[in-house]
Amino acid sequence: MLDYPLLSALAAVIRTGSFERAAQQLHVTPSAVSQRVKLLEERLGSVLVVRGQPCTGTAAGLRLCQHVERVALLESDLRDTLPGLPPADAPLILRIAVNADSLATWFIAAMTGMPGCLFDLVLDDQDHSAEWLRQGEVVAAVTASAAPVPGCSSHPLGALRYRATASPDYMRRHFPRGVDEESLSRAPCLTFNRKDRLQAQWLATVSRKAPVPPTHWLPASQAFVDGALAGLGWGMNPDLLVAGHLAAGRLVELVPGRPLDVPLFWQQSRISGSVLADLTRAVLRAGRDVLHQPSAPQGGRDG
Amino acid sequence: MLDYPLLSALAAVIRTGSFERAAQQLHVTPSAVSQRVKLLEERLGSVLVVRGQPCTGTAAGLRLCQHVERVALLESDLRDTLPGLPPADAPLILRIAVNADSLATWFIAAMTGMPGCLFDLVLDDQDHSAEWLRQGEVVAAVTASAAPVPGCSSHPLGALRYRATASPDYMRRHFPRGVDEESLSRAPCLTFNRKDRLQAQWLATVSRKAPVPPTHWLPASQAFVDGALAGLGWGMNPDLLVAGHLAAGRLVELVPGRPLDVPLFWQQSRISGSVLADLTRAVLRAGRDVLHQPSAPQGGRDG
DNA sequence: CGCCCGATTAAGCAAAGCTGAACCATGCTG
DNA sequence: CAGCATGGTTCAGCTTTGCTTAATCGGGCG
Repeated sequence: MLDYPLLSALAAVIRTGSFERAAQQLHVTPSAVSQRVKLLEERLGSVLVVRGQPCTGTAAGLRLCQHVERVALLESDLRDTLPGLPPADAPLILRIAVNADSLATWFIAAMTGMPGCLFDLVLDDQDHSAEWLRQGEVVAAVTASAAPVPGCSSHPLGALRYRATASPDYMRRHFPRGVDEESLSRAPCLTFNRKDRLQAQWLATVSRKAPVPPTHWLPASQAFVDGALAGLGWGMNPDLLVAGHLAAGRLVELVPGRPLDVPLFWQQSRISGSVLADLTRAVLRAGRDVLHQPSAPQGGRDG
Repeated sequence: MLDYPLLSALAAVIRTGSFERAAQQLHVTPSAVSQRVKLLEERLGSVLVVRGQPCTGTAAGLRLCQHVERVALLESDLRDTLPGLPPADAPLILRIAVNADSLATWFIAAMTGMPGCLFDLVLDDQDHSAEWLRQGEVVAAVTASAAPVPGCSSHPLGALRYRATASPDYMRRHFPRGVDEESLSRAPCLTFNRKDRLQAQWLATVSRKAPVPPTHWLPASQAFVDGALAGLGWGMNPDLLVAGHLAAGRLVELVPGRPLDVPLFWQQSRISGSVLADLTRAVLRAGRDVLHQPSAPQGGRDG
């Protein structure tokens, strides 16, 4: 059995980024933390923490940190089935990959269903999410692609509804005679990142020639909405983010009543049982409340 | 983080069944073990070990022991990816449910593919195997039924070939005029346990009236063969166990060339990664070498 | 150039936790 | 039924771990 007091110190340092904060998290002096980490490094014969602002883990250090978190997950399971255990010294941290639009719209609601847990969210840029799950770097992920990760269970969440939106002013400037293929190929649009195919997908549903308009790159959900509001271009925005603007007339749909539904999936690693089960339940519940259940074409914006 | 030195002591006691053996496994005196367990019990406010010959765990004690083993599994994974770690103080124990006939024929070979591991085999009497897997009491199981356990991955292993066998003497006594429905319904057969449907299954393939012969109950694989050799009755025996006897004429088939193939499945819980992956690889390899790959009707002898 | 923040080292001390020996319960044997 | 062996527990004493406090180092910034 490994020396867990030592490992906890290491994990706390990497987690908090400093020996001092780690010390106060563990209720000891920074000196003690330093000694623990040093001892661990000496025993293993390799550096585990790169000292700096903030302190960060080496490859070996990160791997050990990951192990500590896995054990913590098992412990939290144990606590659920066995009352009377001493309370966890550090709150449970769930590292989860989320796509940006989910985070911007409904995922916060799901997080409120897990009181007592801390979340370490990772925006799954350029499809690293599957890799992260595979490597065990995250414990679960919500992705717009159904890419199945071995060793994980996948639950459909429902679809996030997107609307092609722009400001009324923008519409007047670029579509004075209505939306047609000609104007669509000239009017600038917004694109989240290189992986974002949403605009192209929507264009394919309204035009058979699939025009390729000039585009801005705006890799943030709210910035995407703001860009549309400012008249920079049109873009596919989550209904949930723009419904108010649409109702108030600050934004309009390029083609009214032509949304695009992107199915989302919850992928959950199977290291541990009941905590993740609770989490999955909370996420599915939150998703059910907000996402559209009928199925739709797949493949979405992952960054 | 829980107190793992204390937990190790508890696990060692339950594992070895005695404070003394636990002590020598942990390289301390029995006194120390006693104190550790006592401290743990005081802290949790409940008895964890029922003292006796052998010492055994209470419900809470077993649950804690299970947790320790899970952590050990995670640690063994860690060791695989991170060289330089101190060697495990206790060898890794894999608790696995196996059906009796697999254990009697091919499973030992699979175990040799995992040097450095210890096995704690559980004969999955009366279909408890699924429940054990579900509860996490075993980490994997080989079963004759394809019953899918949630949270586990199931791999087909191939089929165990059974032959309806009896001694030549027995044949002369009970089937003097050959095997027919009349004689089949009178000749005593062997049955492994109440769950064993193999004899009935085979009878259904050779007779449309499915006779119900009188039966002995013999809940052990080798005893089953011995019973047939002794002329107690006929029974479905694994080809692998009786091939020699058949070749030497000590046993004969009731109906030559009419075997029964029972497909086997390897079910593996997904607590942990690489150790179980190795195990699965070893088991599948051993199975492939010995079991019949073409598919066959399912449902076998589980006890 | 010197100050400040944060990590490290050194010294001393408290206590956790071990050993060894005595003690007790249980079950087996003469 | 006494006597004894086995195995768990208790107690006293000591070792050692690992903490704190305080001094030291080193790098970034005014």
